Amino acid sequence: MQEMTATLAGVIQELFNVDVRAELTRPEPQFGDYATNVALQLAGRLGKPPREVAEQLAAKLREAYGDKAAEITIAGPGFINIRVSDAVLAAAAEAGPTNAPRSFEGQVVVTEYSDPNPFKVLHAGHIYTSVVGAGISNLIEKAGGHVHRVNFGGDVGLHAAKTMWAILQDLGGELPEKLKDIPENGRSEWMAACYVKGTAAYEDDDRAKPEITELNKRIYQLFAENDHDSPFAHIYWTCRQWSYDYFNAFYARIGTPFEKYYPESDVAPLGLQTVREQLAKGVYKESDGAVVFEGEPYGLHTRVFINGQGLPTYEAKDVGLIMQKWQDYHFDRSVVITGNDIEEYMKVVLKSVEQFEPQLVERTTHFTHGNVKLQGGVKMSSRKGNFLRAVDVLDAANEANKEATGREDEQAVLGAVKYAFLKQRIGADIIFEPKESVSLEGNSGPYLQYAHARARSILKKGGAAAEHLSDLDEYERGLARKISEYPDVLDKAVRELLPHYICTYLYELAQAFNRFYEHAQVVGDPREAARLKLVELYADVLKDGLTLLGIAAPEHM
RNA sequence: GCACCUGUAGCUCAGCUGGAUAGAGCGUUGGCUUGCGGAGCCAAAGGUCGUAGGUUCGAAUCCUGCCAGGUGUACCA
Repeated sequence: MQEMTATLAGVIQELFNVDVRAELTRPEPQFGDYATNVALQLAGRLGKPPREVAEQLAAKLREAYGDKAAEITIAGPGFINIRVSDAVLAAAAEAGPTNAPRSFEGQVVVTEYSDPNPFKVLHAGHIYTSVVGAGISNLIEKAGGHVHRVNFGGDVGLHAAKTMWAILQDLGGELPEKLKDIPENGRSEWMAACYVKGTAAYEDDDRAKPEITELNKRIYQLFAENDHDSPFAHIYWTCRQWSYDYFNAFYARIGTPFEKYYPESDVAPLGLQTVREQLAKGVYKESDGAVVFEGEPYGLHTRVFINGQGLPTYEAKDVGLIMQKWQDYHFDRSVVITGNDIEEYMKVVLKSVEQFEPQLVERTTHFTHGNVKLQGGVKMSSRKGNFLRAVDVLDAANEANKEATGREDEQAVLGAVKYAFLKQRIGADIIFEPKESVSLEGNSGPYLQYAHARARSILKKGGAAAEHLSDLDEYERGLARKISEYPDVLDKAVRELLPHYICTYLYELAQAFNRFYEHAQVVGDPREAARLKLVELYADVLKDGLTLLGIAAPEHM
């Protein structure tokens, strides 16, 4: 395709000596294999009718392409449509997944996503952000990047204090031995309930609020004094570990493990120190007893980095995190994936860091996705209780799967849920529809998995596949054409770091295969060897794409 | 108030570096049994692309106003 594009550019240069963007696109199948609209672009510049320009170009292209092009026609207002020879198409299809973009070759990339807080529960949104973050990470890796997947979360902060307050209430005081009474499989739910209780108390109970504020300070002190032995410390560290155990188990289950957790307590001191240093240099300013960064000169707003009690806010911790990541990895790119409610906040943080470490900010990209909402656009809130926990999503999917197939299949369940989240473009809020996300039919994960298993089954039954594709019939050609598009799709997905392009493509690919399957017999047909080769290429591309999405490509289901 | 995001079929979404009759899935209606896995295939119905202008040979796509919804906007994360 690159070669053909170069030829096109050469022909334009020779005929018109004009500089235009000569591009070959993939049109709808009815128009051909490749198309270009350069004649339309040129027409205006040359003052000639588009069709006339197209005629001239087409004539020259027929010479230049020779037998590579089976047919070059002009259609519509002046599109040039090219149908390539079977040999060219076959070669393109055979290039398949080996022809991946290398735009991140040799680069060290840190991706940070998911970011759940210890002492709180994992909700549906965490599955979404984890799956999206993993998808983006995989794309970077596919393009040659050396990716470090990290996870940032608040083991200190007001939310931890709220949960700890309720935990102490529940235990009846600072009595760590009472923790034994919490059943092992109920720990995360118990802590989630404590968070809800603590949050309510902080808002409604005038006596609880100062106690929680005090606990917040005490938690920071645990770290400052490296206290692991006091009864309070014992409770804190135990519950904190319970949270991380719970996170690890969940990430292992959905297949999005992390290389490293950055607990806020780890980066808070560095953040605090950095902000204080830069306060002296005038980057940050004191205001009403707090330390702030004034964003107004940059079209942003002012935010607090160190609060009136001298504790770092999330802002300072994020400053510490950026510095710490740099110390740990000396990354070429740092990609942070979060919800879009944090977008303006992050701009302020990055703008402040830009004042003293501009090269770190230059290498950092903040990707934001929308929030997961329930049907009717209701936003989920762990405070209000109208939310789905992460496990609820998987359980619901599992139930639906069992009902439809009569058995349990974790791979299909994860395939369904992941695909449901990944198929949408990253950016806008997404409506989580339990029924839809669990679907086995149509544009769904299991449809793709099934289409893969079916192809592998054919390959097992058939004999030896041919070395190369040849003399394609109508249905073979349709499938081969779709397979040949894969490198272009990968390229686009990597360029924009948007996994949904892969989803759209894989679904179209599977459709092309199912159409082929309905119409063309493989095993036992005179064309068996050639068709096996085609099925093999298809299954390999599908598997490659599914793997990129973090979805299993099973041999049978 | 200001800033940012979103508005495409009944529902959920693709399409957005401008281009050929605006595409899927679900749902609805109707078809497909001598064959490799029917989690499939084929077809029909369904759209003033929020709205009003502008730029252009050409606008769902770019620009502006308006309407509707969401998010953020100082010591939460």
